[in-house]
Amino acid sequence: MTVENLSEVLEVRRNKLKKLQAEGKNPFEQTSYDVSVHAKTVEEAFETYEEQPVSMAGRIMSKRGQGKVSFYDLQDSTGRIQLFLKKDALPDQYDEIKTYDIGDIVGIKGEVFKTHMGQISVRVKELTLLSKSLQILPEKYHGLKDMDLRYRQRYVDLIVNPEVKEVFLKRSLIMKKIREFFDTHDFIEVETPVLSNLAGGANARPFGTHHNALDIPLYLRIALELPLKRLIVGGFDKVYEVSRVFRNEGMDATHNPEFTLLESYEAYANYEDVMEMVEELYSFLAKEVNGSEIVAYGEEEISLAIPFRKARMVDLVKEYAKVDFDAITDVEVAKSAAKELHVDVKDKNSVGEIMTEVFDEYVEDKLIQPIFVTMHPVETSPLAKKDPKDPRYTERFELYINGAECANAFSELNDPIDQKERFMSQVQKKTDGDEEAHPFDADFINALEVGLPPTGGLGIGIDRLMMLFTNQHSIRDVILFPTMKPIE
RNA sequence: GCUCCUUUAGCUCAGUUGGCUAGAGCACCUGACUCUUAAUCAGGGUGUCCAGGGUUCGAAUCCCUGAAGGGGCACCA
Repeated sequence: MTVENLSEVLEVRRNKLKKLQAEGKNPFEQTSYDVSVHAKTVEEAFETYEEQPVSMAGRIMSKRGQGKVSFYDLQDSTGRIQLFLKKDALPDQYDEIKTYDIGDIVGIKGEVFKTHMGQISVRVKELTLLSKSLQILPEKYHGLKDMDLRYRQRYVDLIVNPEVKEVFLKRSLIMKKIREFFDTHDFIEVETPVLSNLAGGANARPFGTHHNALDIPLYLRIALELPLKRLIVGGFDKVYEVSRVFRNEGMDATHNPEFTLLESYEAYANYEDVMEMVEELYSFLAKEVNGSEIVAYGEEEISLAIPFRKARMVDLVKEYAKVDFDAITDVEVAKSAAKELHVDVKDKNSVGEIMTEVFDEYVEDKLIQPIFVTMHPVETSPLAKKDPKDPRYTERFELYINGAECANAFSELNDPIDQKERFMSQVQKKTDGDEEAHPFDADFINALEVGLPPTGGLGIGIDRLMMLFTNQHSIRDVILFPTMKPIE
């Protein structure tokens, strides 16, 4: 840091620090502090701790002075507790302690008691400044409201907005429960490369980077799918991975450029088996995390009780848009039907893609309660097995809750010849300018030639799942450090 | 990408029709106070009014350009 033009309030704090350091009391020299109990524990079991000695540490969040007696609120990782500071009990320290600021981190020793007003407090006998805060925390009553600042300085957001911390504590619990679910279902958790020569397994533009030693381009993965299926080929029957993927596209309330994806693959299972597992997972999480199968989300009450509704995509389109795509085999007929519905399908040239477009426009946002949408057109499902009864469709489902896609699963395509043809048609799309089409992955074809057992695969956008269970309406509120434009 | 709104003290916000030295609460500084809890009382304003141009005797305010954020639309799973 060079010479800064500091405002007076900041200058005051630096001067306080310099004074302490000049007196040989450098607060940044502290390396540890013995913490015997946390605020929440004392609050919940006051009788146990009453008049017992405690040693605690945390941040000063407010000060109420009254001459030779002061009340400070100490905030630790679990909550707040009031400190009772009396000059008689701290004869040498009291005057200096009064100069400590909101934001400073202190350690205290004393006894738990209740004030005349019935407030649980610690009668402080010894107080140590463990770290001096040189910045001013936001105002105690209104807090930090500026969304930009809250994301950029999440550490401040977490200090002054306790409900934000709750969301991320819950996120951690949900992650644990998800792992518990897959572990108890005999899946093994694996890790596959983030960097690869080909970014496949989904329709999305990848982020590119460069490896210096090999002098080759590398891409950040956009999905976990292809390496995981190679592991099924290799003989692991049940695998899952929960990890970050990266997609180089726009950002909004439900899209962050990096997000957490869960994918699982189970040999000798089809998409209907996966469907049952997904129902079980959501209902398990609801019960474990929220204590009820009814989850409140905004104005809605979502019931995650088993079973969820199931419907073919074609039938939902028929129900909401009054068009029966089952009866349409000609692209031009499909196009004029879409035009009638005011759906733009200029760059689409298959019945399946057009139906999907109509679905997105007319059906998607109406699917509030959980529903498995099944049988997606083969054109939009390049990695899924065709339905043997009607090869226009695939053995696939997407779970919709609250009008948003929450899970995507299918009976994995394991016919290497068919897979090769579908890759070829994706490559054609890419040449035609679709930057999100899948690349040709020759090694993956080789793996299928070696032999992939019948397999049911699943993908769940974990951040959107977190939004549902924590009742948050922006993906940025369930990601600790969402992607931000740099300042300047 | 389009569009509407916002940007003033560390934080939350006022600021009239363009008019004296730019305001309030919290925070902070000085002092008083031995059970307060959005403590109270007395005194103190600590500011690149988002940035850069322009109009004007005079701009936080009006005009232009740009930046950042939020909402809506589009794109996108």
